[in-house]
Amino acid sequence: MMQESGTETKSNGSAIQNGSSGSNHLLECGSLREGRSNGETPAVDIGAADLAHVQQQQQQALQVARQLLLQQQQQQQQVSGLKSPKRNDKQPALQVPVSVAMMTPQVITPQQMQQILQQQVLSPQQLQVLLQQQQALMLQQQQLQEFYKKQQEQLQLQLLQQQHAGKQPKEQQQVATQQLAFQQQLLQMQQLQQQHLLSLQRQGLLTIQPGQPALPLQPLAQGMIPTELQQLWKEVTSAHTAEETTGNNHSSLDLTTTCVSSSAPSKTSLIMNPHASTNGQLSVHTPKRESLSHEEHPHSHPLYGHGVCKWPGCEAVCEDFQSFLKHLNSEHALDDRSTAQCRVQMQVVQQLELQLAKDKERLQAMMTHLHVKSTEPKAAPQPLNLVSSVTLSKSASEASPQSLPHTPTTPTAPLTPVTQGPSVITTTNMHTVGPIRRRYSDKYNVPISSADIAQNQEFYKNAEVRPPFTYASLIRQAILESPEKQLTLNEIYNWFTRMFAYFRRNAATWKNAVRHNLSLHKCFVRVENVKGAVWTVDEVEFQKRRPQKISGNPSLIKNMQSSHAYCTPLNAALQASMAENSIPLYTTASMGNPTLGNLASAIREELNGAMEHTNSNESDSSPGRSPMQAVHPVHVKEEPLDPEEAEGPLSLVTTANHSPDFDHDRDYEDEPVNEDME
DNA sequence: TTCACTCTAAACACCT
DNA sequence: CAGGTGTTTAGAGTGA
Repeated sequence: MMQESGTETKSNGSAIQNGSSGSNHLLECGSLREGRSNGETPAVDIGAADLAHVQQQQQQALQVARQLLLQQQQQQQQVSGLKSPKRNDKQPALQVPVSVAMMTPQVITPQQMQQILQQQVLSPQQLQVLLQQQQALMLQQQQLQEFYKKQQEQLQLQLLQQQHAGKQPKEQQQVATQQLAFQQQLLQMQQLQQQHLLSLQRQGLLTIQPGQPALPLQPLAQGMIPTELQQLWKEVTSAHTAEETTGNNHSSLDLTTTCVSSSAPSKTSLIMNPHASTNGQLSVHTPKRESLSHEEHPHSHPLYGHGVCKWPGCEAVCEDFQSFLKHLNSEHALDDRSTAQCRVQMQVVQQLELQLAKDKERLQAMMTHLHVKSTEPKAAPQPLNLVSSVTLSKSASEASPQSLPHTPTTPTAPLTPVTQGPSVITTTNMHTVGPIRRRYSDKYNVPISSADIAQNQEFYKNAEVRPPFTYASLIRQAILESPEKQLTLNEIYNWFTRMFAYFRRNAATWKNAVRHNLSLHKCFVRVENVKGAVWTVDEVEFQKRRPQKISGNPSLIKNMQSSHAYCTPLNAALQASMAENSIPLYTTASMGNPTLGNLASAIREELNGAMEHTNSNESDSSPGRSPMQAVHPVHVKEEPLDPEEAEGPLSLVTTANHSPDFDHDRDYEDEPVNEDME
């Protein structure tokens, strides 16, 4: 792992420089270093894994770049009548192996993302995957740019040499001319990219016009041959002749070029503009073939495509645009349901944005870290700027209990140069605070569910986010998860550190809390064993602890059973987030259901009806909750959630989740490390 | 305001 | 003696 990250440093150099914008994100670097300073810190493994992933992606990005260049040249030759594929073979500079298959899984188009969104089955994991893929796309873009630059430099160099040499062998001259053409293409591509960027910006970055293949990247990546692409391109462009003036430029170019140019901006719009989706119905929202349907009705509508109403969960077939409008006005008029769905969609978007922001920061931190590492190899593991947590004394952290947004370091650590909505609380804010002492009730009000953790198992595993569960619940979970339903204290410790990144630091604190809970709660029974003592759970006693819980929200149960229609399309995580009080239901449901999939589906199913309540309940159930919390479910992750409610699902999660990611025996010692790898 | 609950911190005892 | 384990107490925050 470390070796990989080490080697990667070199290969990453260009991308890093491109991406980091020369800014030194001390905090992030410091955090990273802090994490590395401790050799046993699991975050190192995580980081290395991520780095390896990035490395892989970059390699693939290079391949993509080569592939694009190659295809572009082929296209150019076809267009210009130079039908001589042989030339490609003879061009040493462009003779690159193409591995389309390899890049296929790495590339995800906005359309794919949109489709997933529309299906409303996005789990947090999926979101993470998507975001990672988006990161890969960013890297690819950077690599492309870098590659272009290099190619240009190389070409210029060679041209100069050839000019000076005067006499060149025929073949070299031929190559030179080709390279010239190639250079022109490169320039053209860059211009195109800029134009496309501009056009997208003019459009508010929101609506990726159907005619603009933000999409072609996918078919391209899937190995579609240039002619097919051309055909598709014609198909698309013909449908949108008047789409935009710049379209002329596009059409004059080969498809691959357009692919490159369009894909990049589309990514940019998605990533660089977190508000894009907010404004507009999920900008990335243009299903692959939607463009064709748009042809029939000049009034493109984000909620209409493929002759189907794209209102979340609707999918009603509308033959034409007029009928769609009728349908829209009749079925999705301003009522409670629509409002609720709209609200949900807002949260979906915001969660996506937050996730995106997080991953962007992570990427930035990684790149910054690698950059620093490569340029300052001797950099001590000493924290560069650990204002935040590392150096944060306990008293300090205690002094600011609870404050959710915890933004002490934010102003000084604008990790990503990318614009972010002011309302977006970055992970930096979340995790640089050190041990956040949260006060919360596990009875209500926490808009995050065990379902969420179930689907965020990886999240909690890798992100230094405090799990929204009480110690008692976690301990119980750990014990129940064990084969014999009993664990030694040390095994419980290990479970904590293995399952939650949060518990990989401040060990003294939480271990003490664990011991305290074990002793305090009757539900934990100490059993003398041959090799010492083990702890078991008295389930009856545990359930006894807070009997008022479920009964406290009978309406929830009713609602959950009654209304299914509302949130069918909801993102699972959001559903979970919005399920809030209904979580206890899952406790029983999840008990015997060890698989994550079952859990997720069961939860989703049950939660489908929760939204109505949630929405109607949101105002009254969140008197103590800040608007931010209500609006940004993600934030909730930072806040501990209802402990007991979480129990059921959590058990499922962990059970399904037996991942050996972390060394079981690894000893996560006390270390005020602020691993901001999250 | 009170109560119940949780978290954190700390002191202490016991054991290995 | 050091460190781990287990118990207990105290203080503080939160929501009902």
